[in-house]
This record gives sequence, structure tokens and C-alpha cells, in this order.
Amino acid sequence: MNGEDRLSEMAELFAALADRTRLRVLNLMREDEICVCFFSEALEESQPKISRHLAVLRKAGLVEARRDGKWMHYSIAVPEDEEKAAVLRRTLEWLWSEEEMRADYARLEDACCAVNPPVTIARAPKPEAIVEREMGTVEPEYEAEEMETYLL
Amino acid sequence: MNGEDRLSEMAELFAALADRTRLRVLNLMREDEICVCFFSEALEESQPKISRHLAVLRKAGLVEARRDGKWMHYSIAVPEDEEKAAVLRRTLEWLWSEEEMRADYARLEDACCAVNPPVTIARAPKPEAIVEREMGTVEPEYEAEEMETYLL
DNA sequence: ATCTCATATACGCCAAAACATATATGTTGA
DNA sequence: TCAACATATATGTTTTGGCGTATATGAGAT
Repeated sequence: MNGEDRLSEMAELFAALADRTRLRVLNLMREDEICVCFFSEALEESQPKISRHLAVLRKAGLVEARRDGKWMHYSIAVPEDEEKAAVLRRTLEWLWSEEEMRADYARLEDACCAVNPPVTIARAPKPEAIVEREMGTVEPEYEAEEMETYLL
Repeated sequence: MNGEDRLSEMAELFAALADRTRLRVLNLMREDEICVCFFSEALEESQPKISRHLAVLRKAGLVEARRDGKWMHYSIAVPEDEEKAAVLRRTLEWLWSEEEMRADYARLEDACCAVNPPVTIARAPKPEAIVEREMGTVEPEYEAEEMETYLL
């Protein structure tokens, strides 16, 4: 009957965040929407595994999806509920403070600008925020600050 | 080998928060340390269930225990890690914004000042913060504000 | 020592969740 | 319409987590 009291919703939010892979996936979306194959490449995890975790995040309302031809782009969805949104923001800040997460992000950037990218991402649309930076449109020092404050 | 990287710790924190009963239990400790039997009474949950959930919170470093004769008092332990502490604070604020959680707290207060308390809590040491308020030491209006800012 | 009380833990069971693998869906381009 | 591709989902298995019940532990009190 009481399918959706607020407390259970709250517990579900935390449950969505209570997984290593999902935290890594969230971290990669901090700047821009990301195509599924890039998660798979940067995190070295299988495509079905990535897809399943993205589905969980989506159901929890933390992520939204956009179709672009064959590709699916996922991005962070700031929840309407301000309390939820605050937890998500905090989590993203926290993630960025971890060495491990910055290393993940660096691997994403490497994949984006690889000269001979692996087949899985060769034709995939790259995250614009990273591409722009790679083109030298933005100063590297400035970039770092931008990253920390995006979505926060 | 790598039993405890920071990311897994993070996921474990969220896992600890990803349960209705544990959130309810945390909420009751917002003001003061609470004796196990009071959780059981106020939340109408069995003693073993309460104990198990308290053990989980303790393992996650969100709660600490103090023995007092036969009784065990549990209280919120602010983590040394500032990021963890921030999430915990946010969570407590959030909980207090929920009607359901204030009702839980009211039941705790009722149990504390019951004229004929049930056997399970009859001889148990009461939470001081609540007793003091019940004695009329503090103004009721002022009390509500105090509650919201404690530990936050 | 023993009894009682408060709490913690062990045990067995069931449901939920994660994983690898296989397969289905939906889109593009020939 | 079909082949290739990107992604999602189904399947079977294993792990994890919660619960109720029973029992162990530990601290007074007698």
C-alpha cells in the first residue's frame, strides 16, 4: 500500500550511492554527458555491467539519458527535491577529492584524445567539455577550478 | 589485499545509510545518547533487530557505544573525515525535515515521560536532553530550534 | 554461585542485488 | 530488407542483507 513514503525514498537514494561502480560512473559525468562506451572504456568494465548500473542510477533519479542515434548519453540529473540534490552535490565534491576518482577522469580524457582509439569508442561522440579543453580553447589551470565547481 | 580503499569506504557509508530502520535509529540520537531499550520502544521494533542495526552503524563509524551497567547507550559519532561528517550532518537535517521522523521523536519523548512506562524501559536511564526539557527547564518554543541545530 | 535483566550474537531462511554470459532491441547504412 | 553496431535486458548463479527466533554474554542483585 504505502509504496513510497519519504523515508524509503531516502533509503533508496543512499542505496543507489552504495556501490563502487556507480560512484565511479557518477564521477565521470561531473562535467558533461557521457556516452556508454566511454564509461566502459575508462573504467575497464563490461558494457552490460555499466548499462545495468546506469539503469539503477536512472531509476533513483540521479541520472538521465538522451538518445543520439545508436548512442546513449547519460548525464547527472539534479533532483527537484533540494535535500536529495544536496546529498548528490556533496557526493560529487567528495568523489573529486579522491585521488582514485581523478585518475578515472584522467583515463576518460586519455580515451577522448587517443590517436588510435580502441574500436569500442572509435566512432562514438566525445564529451564536448573534454574535447573543447583538449583543443586548447580553455587554459589548463583554469580548467581544474571549473571542474570542481561544475554542478556544485 | 586492497581491503580498504577510500572509494569502498565511501560506498560503505552510503550502504549504512541505505536502510529505513537505521535512519530512524540515527534520527533518535540527534540530541543525546539513547539507551537500546528506548529505540525498541519508540520504534516498536524488536530488540535484536535494533541491536543488529546499531552494530552496522557502529561498524560504519557513524555511532559509538557506552556501557552503563546493564545498559548500552548509543550516540552519534561525528567522523574525523570531514566529507563523511558532512554527509552525516546533511542526513540528520534531512531526517528532521520529515514529518515521520518528528513523529518518531515524539514517541521517544512520550516514552521518556510516561507515568506508567512499559517494563522494557521502566528502569532504563532516560536521555538527559529530553528529561531536562520535560522538567520545564527549557522553553518549549526555544527547544524546537535547539533541536534542529544540535550536531549540525 | 545463581538468578534476572539488558543486550549482543548465532542460525536458518528468504529476498534483493550483483555478476558473467547470452540474447533482444533499436538505429544506421548498404 | 539486411548487416553491423551500440546498448539494454533476460537468464542462471552467487553473494549479500534483512528478519525472526533462539541463545550467548555480561552486569547487577540476591
